[in-house]
Order: sequence, then C-alpha cells, then structure tokens
Amino acid sequence: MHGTNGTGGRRRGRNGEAFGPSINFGPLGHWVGFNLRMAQEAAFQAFSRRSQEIGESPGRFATLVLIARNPGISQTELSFANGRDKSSLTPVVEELVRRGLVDRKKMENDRRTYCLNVTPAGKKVLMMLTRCARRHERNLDRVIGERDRKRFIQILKKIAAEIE
Amino acid sequence: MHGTNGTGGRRRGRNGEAFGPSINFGPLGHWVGFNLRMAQEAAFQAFSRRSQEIGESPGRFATLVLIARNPGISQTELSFANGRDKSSLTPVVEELVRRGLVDRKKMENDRRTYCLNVTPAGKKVLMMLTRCARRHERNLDRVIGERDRKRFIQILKKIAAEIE
DNA sequence: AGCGCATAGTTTGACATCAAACTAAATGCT
DNA sequence: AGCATTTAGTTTGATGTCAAACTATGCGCT
Repeated sequence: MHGTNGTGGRRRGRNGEAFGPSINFGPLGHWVGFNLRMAQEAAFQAFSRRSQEIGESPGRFATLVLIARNPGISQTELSFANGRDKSSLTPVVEELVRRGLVDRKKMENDRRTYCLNVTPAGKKVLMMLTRCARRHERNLDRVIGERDRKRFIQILKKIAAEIE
Repeated sequence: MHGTNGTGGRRRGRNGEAFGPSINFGPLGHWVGFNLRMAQEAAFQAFSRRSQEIGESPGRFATLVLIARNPGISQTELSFANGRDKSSLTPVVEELVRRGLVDRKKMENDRRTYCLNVTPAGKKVLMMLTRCARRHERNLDRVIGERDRKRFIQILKKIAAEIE
C-alpha cells in the first residue's frame, strides 16, 4: 500500500469543496466525446424539467415540431429526421394520436405508409412547448455567449453529419 | 385539402436525393438543444462501434478511466464524476469486478462505502480502450478542425457546469 | 449510551431506446 | 399472372438509465 493509495483513504481530505473538485478526469477532460455527453445530458435534464412543468416530455417535442413543419410526413421519414429508430417512434406517435394532437391516416396511393399531421389541439400544445423551448435556448445562449453560438451549432451539425 | 398539404402527397417529389434533404427542421435547426442531441448521438454511435470491436461498451469505458485515475474512489463519487445516477453504476461496477478488471473492497473506517481500484488486468483492457478512444477522438478532431477544438470543448464544459 | 438523521450502496419499477424478427403492402421480374 | 424483393410500420427482447424505496452503516446531539 504505497503510492497508488490502493487501500483506502483518498478523498478523505475534502472538507468543504462542493464535492467534485478533487476528481481527476484524466484524458476524459480533454476528449470531445465525454464532454459532449456531459453537456448533452445537462441540457437535456434542464429542458426536461422545463417541459415537465407543462406536462410534456422532450422526446415528444421534436417529433411534434417535425410533423408540424412537414405536414403529411411518414413515420420513417420522421424517425430519420429525428435521429431515432422507427420502432421507437411507434409508441410516441401512438400517444400523440391518442391525445388528439396528431392526426394519422394511411396514404391513398401507398397504404403501407402513414400520413401525419398536427391537429389544431396539437398546434396549441406546440405553441406552449415552443415558448418553453425558447426560454431554454435563451438560457443556453447565455452560457455559450452570443459570439460563439453560431460557430458552435455549425460544429455540432458537422459532427452529426460527418462522423464515421 | 388546400395549402398545408394535409391529405397526402408530400415528399413524393424526392426522386434521388439521399433521403434527408427535403425535410424542414423549422426552429430545431438553429436550436442548440436539438443539435447537441444529434451530435452526441452520432459521436456515441461511432464510438460504440469502435469499442464493440474489442468487446467493450462505451459506458464501461469512462467508468474504468475514472477509477484508474482516482484510485480508491467510491461509487457515489464515481457516479457523480460520470454524470450518472449511482444506481446505474451498480451493475456496471459489478460486471467489472466479476471480470476481474476492478477490485472492490469496503473501506476500513467507513464500512458503507466501497473502495474501487483497477487491477492489472483492468489496466490492460483500459489501454486497449484508450487506443480506441484516441482513434475516435482523432476522427472527431478532423471534423471539428484544430482551430476550434479547444473553444468547442470549453463551451461543452461550460454547458455541463452552468446550465440551470 | 441511545435515538434520530445522514450517507453509501442496492433493489425495484418505469421508460426510452435500439436491433432484429415479423406483417402487410407495393414493386419488379419473368 | 405469380413469385421474389423491397418497403412501412409494429412487435419483441435486451440494455441503459433514472427515481424512489429500501438496508446497512455511521454520526451527532442530548
């Protein structure tokens, strides 16, 4: 039990600092992947809290926006746009339909594919969610800073599009 | 059935473009939250594939690094550093112990908390994973560009730390 | 010493997600 | 027309995650 402190001890020394500071992140600290995950998680949690206040979940939000912006979109297209597997979408869309926020009918020419549209009720919910999202975004902007914001988003898009 | 194209049609017009282009992302396109999620997802998938090649999962990786860098760390500290709930860590640590990559013993002074250390076998796996992660990071760097990389990570850290 | 509160870790139940198998419909080839 | 292939969506099974309830220890106050 010498240098590496293998037995115990460690961290005993922290007598006030708000818990985190004494952690050594090693290479994680300067790796993009790890920081990307941590940031995403934090932002997601924040938005989750916000949208919960109006009884919605973040997952449904992007879905609703995409349907509203692309009337008649199919579930497969939607899942692609949304970056989720089509099977994940089944229950989400089902719920939106059940609650009357989205209207779903089979296409006339191709009766395999659905044709999704936001109902007036859905538009109302969407407006509330959008307000909520805007608040969230303002918050993020404040942290990021107006100067870097645009470049930051550009890089995110590039990663999403070009990785692997 | 007028302007909004509510009935059907839509997307019929796409006759070759690689599927995505005709989607209207509306406000999502310039919101940080959505792009953050898409980028994270893409990067995660890429790393997932890579680490699968050597029979590991991305989730275990950060855990292993953190234990290696903080010998004797407890599970709660670990979960905090890792940005995950402590309960999520139970099965992960269990598996690492079972496979002999991590050594877990109770602390002497406080027998509630565990004391985690990476074993020599764990260090070998960690080295492989680290090589793998470095390849992944090089890939990300290529996409981000050397010029913006530092600032980009700084912003991610800021978001993780300061949101809400 | 004893009692109540705090803390470390586990268990449990709910969910979101993916991937692979499946069903139904359309398309193409002969 | 008939059969193989492709496509849209659903079902199913495995994972990973959280939050809340729980167990056990330890700590503090009287």
